[in-house]
Amino acid sequence: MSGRSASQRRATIVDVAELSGVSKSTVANVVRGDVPVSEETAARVRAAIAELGYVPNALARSLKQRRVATIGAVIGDLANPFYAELVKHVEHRIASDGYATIICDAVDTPATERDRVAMLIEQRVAGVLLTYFSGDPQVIADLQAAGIPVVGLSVMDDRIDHVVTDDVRGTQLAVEHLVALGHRRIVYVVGAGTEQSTIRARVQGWRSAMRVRELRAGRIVTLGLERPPSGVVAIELDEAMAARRRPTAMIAQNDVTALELINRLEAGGLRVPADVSVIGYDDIPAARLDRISLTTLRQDTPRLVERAAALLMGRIDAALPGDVSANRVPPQFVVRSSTGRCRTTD
Amino acid sequence: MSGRSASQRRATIVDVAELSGVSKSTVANVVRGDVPVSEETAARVRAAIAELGYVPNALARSLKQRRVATIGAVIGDLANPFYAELVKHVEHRIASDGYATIICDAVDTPATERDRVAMLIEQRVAGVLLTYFSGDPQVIADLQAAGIPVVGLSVMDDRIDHVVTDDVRGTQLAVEHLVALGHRRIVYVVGAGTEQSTIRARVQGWRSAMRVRELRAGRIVTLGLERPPSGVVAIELDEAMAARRRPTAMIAQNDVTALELINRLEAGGLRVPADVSVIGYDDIPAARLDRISLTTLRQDTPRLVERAAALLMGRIDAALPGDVSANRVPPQFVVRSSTGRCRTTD
DNA sequence: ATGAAAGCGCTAACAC
DNA sequence: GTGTTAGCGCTTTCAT
Repeated sequence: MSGRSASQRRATIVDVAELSGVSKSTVANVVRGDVPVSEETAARVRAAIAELGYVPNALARSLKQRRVATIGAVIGDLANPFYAELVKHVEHRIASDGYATIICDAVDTPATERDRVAMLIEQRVAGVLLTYFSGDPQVIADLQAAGIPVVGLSVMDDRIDHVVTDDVRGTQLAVEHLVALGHRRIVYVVGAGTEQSTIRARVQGWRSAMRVRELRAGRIVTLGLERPPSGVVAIELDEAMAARRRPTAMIAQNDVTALELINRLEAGGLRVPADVSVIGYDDIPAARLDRISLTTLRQDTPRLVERAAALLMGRIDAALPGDVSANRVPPQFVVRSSTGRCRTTD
Repeated sequence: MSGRSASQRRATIVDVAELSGVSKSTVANVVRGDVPVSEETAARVRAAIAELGYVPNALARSLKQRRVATIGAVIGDLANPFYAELVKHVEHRIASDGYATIICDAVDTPATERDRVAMLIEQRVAGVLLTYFSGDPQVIADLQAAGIPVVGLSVMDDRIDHVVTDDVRGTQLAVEHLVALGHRRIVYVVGAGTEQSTIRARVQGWRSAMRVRELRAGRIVTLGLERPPSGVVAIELDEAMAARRRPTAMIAQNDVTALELINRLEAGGLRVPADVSVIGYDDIPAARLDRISLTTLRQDTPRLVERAAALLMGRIDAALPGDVSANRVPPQFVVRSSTGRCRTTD
């Protein structure tokens, strides 16, 4: 039972065959159990397997079968609880289908993203779940050229199957809530860890809802960001708050940003929600603490993952029709106490 | 550049060889670049590679070389930010060495733990990082029998290399701090997500420090736990707080538990730290928010991971001496405002 | 019910 | 500098 020394190598199917005096195929049949094998032969084989501690080599099997029991998960940032939980669910779901999950985290630059995806292609993963996507067309092209199914999970892209929360709707709900509380100067705050397609949808929801209410959306506010997201005019938080008529309500890109925002605001002497209301997105565990009590939009993580996984499995088994499938899961608006009536009347 | 249809299959090294009119070995040589190849041949081969979109098959390579570029990470619970961050660092570190990370999360029951580890063995991972371990000797035996190096990362076990935070010391520091603030009734609180060896060390630190100060340690307090950890006499939080002379300070197993604890305490009308002081462990991001401001013991995640990874890599390359290596990284005590002077004088 | 044989796609001697 | 060859450990017809 001790570790095998450097000299001895793992038992292979041949070793088992020799020890039990049968052929490789018979051993294989016993191991998988679909082809019938006489009980006494099977018993001998099983004994040999136990004695040698034989474990089939998944690599060899995959090579032969041309089916790999591994999927890749490209992650935005594991340090963000929303993603961590997403990945957790992914791993569980995928494991229940017999697949292993390879993670690629924080593909911050397009170059690393390509590298990591190249690794997944080399590994010949059966499929890829994209939780983060730079938008680089090459990435999708490479994956598709390799014949690897891809589904966006909380990533929206027309070229691939995807399942996302209805972020446009979600952010519209946030605006409606704030408007109902009397707010008119409602800004949108973008922080670090920006997934392009997600931000885009949320910003769009904010803008459209503001337009409907005939309110000015104005510039996006950034928090701790070196450069604003591409193609967007932005203003830094401090600058925004220094304005004569400063915002009375803020919708943050996600909960992590919202918490950071509240911290900054309060450190600057403002009270939340008395002076400014804040809304997050995701409903991470910390948002639920009484000391935080963040009004936010809850994403239905289990459902997002279930759908994305089902979609991916369908593609892997080639059971699904060819068209790209776009899926939108509704968010749930959770009102807590980081939002309140607008006290400014000007 | 579109996805390859079901009929056509991925290009192999043979396809590249044929198209460029050379042998497989030559293709292999230009791909890896260590054996010299004439420039014109190389150019032809590269052209063929580009045309066919050839990507070497890592499975075939691993099978042949008997070296797999994959490691397994067994995780306690990705939903715990401490573990999520740990895994994030692991993935980065491991990737920089050219390895892919396969995750196995929340191996709650011994049965699943064995299953998941069996999967890792089938995959013939080059090594395993144990971030969670039930203590089941079979798990380690299986891994060792398979010749797979294992290192405990934030998991302490004498049978394997491990690198852990000095939890005994950490918890002692926590007790010292509380004693200095005048506390005498200091309890230890265990919540969900219990990793046995970690809890054990921390409880031990608490007990020993209490003994040194000639204070009674008493029963462990549990929070939202169905059953107390094995071999421990415990009492539920509500019961502990209902006591005549209730605890004035609590040391929680980790930050997640500490946050939950503060929530429960305050929901019950107690103030933190005015009525009861609370100390956590880990220093997760939420602990640093001003609204939380949790006194805690910071674990040096980058260092833990760096050491564990270096150790694992050393074992994989068989470069390290045979003895089990035990590594302890000091925690850093971070005083914030969840702890304060004891107001009770009885 | 069992065995023989032909690969999966690659690497690594070893020849030329 | 380049080609030939023999596997890595497994699955999978196809015989028997």
